Amino acid sequence: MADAGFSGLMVIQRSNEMSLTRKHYPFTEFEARWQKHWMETNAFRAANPGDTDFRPEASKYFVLDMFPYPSGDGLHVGHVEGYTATDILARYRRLCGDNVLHPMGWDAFGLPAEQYAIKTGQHPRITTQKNIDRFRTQLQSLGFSYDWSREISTTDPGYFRWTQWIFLQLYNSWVNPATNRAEPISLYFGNDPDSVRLAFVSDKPVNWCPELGTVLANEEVVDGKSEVGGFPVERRPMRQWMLRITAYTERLISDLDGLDWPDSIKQLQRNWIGRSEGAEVRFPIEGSQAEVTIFTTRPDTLFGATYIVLAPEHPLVDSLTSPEQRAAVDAYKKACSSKSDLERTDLAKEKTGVPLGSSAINPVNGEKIPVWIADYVLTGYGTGAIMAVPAHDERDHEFAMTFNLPIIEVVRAVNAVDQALPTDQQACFSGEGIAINSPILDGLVTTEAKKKIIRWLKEKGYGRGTITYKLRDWLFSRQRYWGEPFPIIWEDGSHRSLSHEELPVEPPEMEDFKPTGTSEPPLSKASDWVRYSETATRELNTMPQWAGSCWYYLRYCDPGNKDRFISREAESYWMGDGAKPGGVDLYVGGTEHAVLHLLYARFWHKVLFDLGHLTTPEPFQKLVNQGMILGDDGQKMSKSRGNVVNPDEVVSEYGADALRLYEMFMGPLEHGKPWSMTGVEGVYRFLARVWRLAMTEDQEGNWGISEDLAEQELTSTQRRVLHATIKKVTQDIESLAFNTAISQMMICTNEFTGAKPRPIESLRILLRLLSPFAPHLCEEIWWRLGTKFPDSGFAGLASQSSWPNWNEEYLVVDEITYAVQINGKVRGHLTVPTSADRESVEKTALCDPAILEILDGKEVKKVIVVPGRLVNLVVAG
RNA sequence: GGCGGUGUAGUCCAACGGCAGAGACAAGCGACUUAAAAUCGCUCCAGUGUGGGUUCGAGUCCCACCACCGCUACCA
Repeated sequence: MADAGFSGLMVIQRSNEMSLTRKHYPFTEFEARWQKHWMETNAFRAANPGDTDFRPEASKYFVLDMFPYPSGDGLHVGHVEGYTATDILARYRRLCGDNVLHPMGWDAFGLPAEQYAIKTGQHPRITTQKNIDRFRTQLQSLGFSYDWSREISTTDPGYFRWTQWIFLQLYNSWVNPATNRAEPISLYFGNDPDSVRLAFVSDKPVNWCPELGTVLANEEVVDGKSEVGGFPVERRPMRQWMLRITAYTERLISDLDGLDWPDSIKQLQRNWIGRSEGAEVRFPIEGSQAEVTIFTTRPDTLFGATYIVLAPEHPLVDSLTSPEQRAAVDAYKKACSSKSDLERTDLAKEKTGVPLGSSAINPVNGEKIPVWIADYVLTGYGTGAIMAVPAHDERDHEFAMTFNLPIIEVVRAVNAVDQALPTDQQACFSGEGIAINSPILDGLVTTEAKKKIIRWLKEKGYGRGTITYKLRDWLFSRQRYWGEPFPIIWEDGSHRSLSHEELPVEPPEMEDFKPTGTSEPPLSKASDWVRYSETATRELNTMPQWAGSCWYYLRYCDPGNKDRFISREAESYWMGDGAKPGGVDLYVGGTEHAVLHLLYARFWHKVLFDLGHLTTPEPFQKLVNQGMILGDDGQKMSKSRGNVVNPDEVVSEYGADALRLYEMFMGPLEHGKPWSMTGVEGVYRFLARVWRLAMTEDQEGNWGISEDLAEQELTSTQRRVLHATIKKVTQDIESLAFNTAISQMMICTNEFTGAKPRPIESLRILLRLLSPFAPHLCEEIWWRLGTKFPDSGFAGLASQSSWPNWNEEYLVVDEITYAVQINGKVRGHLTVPTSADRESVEKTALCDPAILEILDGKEVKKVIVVPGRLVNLVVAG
């Protein structure tokens, strides 16, 4: 108790001290006021085609943030980073005269809300609304220039009605292999439309998470545990909705080329899709009609195959198991199925496996080779079966060594380094080379050998060239309450879609939305809702959280439309006319969505594009990933480490402008950067210096316009610095190099800090340059100057003024100092008129007495003049 | 293991292949002040992770290695 009382006292003393510390500038007096003003005057409203204030001559600029999941923790400094970057761009482009679409919304369906609801008994709608309100308040307290009239939430029936509508577009279409485009299912003339729909039902084994009471997509399972919560996941067969994203693999890869995305993200997507070319080869089974089809990327090594391996779950396992091996095989299968994915993929462990007791015939040479099962072969990839070539595959080699299986070398390395490797059975060479010990391939290089053997296999009917992908179809249903219901009903064991007039399908009001403890979704408990008609029932699954975020950027363009998901006019205006493949001009968000969200959204976009609803084949033209903001210990921010910075606290202590500016000043947007409170104070002091360029404080602590300000001609130095600042800030904003733009504005401020009298022109320019970064401060000074100096160019709002232009002529200086190098080392300096050309600079350098002295008569063999920079004299010895 | 990124003053970070320093933090000194805070001014500090190579010239380009971060992981 004594301790508690003592620390309480300390807190009081500390807060007294803090309240005594005068604010460096009175941000508390105006930040909220301007936020209110912008809001009330709709200052950042974007006009759509057809609106009375629409300016057809203005270019459009669509700058988008990855909308947040409104969690109970509130806004994170990481959100602030990306959102500030886009806000700077939005404000900048607005000042440049563009029609800027800069919207915000909520990705509000999803597991955490539902789990919180289950724990507290509160309906997820209530907590979600509360969280949204908190997020909105926080975002508004940072002065982001969103057009709030376009705010959307994925949980709003007016929104998810169209999410369901898009699902029906998928359900009612297929990809015609002839055109490689999605087409209405009515154009499909086969006899089983359900087998080709882009949304279809599957009974394959899925990732079931008992703790969460739902299935998860492969992508949502990390190390055998759920990505959300980290609970164990097991595989069990269940009837599920799938989306046929695999129909788009080739386009999802090739269309990356036209996008302005970081190469690393493109590469991540390519890797995720995992295209690999190879061949399927059929191995007949000895003494049986059965055959095993394997997939390999190295058909050229077929002569080196010494055994076959099936995944333990392969459907042929039972029929190929001999009676003698039955017990061992069953035991092995059981052991595998009880292992978590994490255990199965643990590379450190020894390879395991069991022979089935039957043999396959290698089609190229008639050799009998044993068939095994082993869990290093995965059931979901390729054909779930491989031919093992231990001489040329690390995994097969390890397995062969463990079980003492034969190893046959069929590729010889051609390069000296690889050839130097020992060629005995201890080594494994998995590179390309020259085929050996392979009658019909001997002497061919790997690429040729592959082509030839594929041709051979095809001719003989033993196989064919094929391409496989790691990407699987997208498991699209969840056993949840808090998600979009499917617009699907079931009757007599078959499914059909609801009509568009029946949308939205709203989730039923339920008291109890807890998981049922079985694989039955919670919606099964809403018996009235479930019964659609006498004979039909509703689909009980809901959509995953990704659904709403797959198309939200489209809805922003036309958020209130009741007739279409987006009007054709709004779509073609905001999403571009097809000159570039992507519609959104700039999309900023974290790398964590590099594959899932971005791949899913691209997929939906392409389907809608194929069906004629959109004008561009890609959603996001330019993508930037902001880096992670770390704690001041350089570690990832986390509650357990106690290094989490709460943006609200920074705002109340230093103001929104300081927080925004600091996060931009920390370093390059894409980099991870550690937090530093003293760094925040640094930019805070900078903002105070800008404030004092215009304002002075009297004895009583009241701020008034500085007496030093005057309509005063700029000195040539001042003019040069000012215009250099316009240039640098403009260019740096365009390239998202905000840290260096701020640095230049600091230089500019320092230049004018000591100036008496201080030309008002400095503020007319600087305030506009700084306003995208620190909008409140600039708006306030702008307004005060406009009041004090009417007709001096401070009319209206700073955020609705115009972006200044620089004049190159003002940037030139009269004289330039060149460095004079001798053999690359700086030995002197030389000042010449700016107008001096290359020859005269060279001549001046060679005549300079100091230089001549250092040269000491040595012969100058070569002179390099870098204009405006240096002269390098190359001398012998 | 694979892919990607980053290594520059005590710290965070700048630098079209061209004199390593834009800015900030921290430190120190000075001015203002009775004093302090705040403010203003000045100063100090690294040869760029290591080793090679290309070049008149390399922090920057190439190769190898090391460290840290992120992603991914038996994908045949």
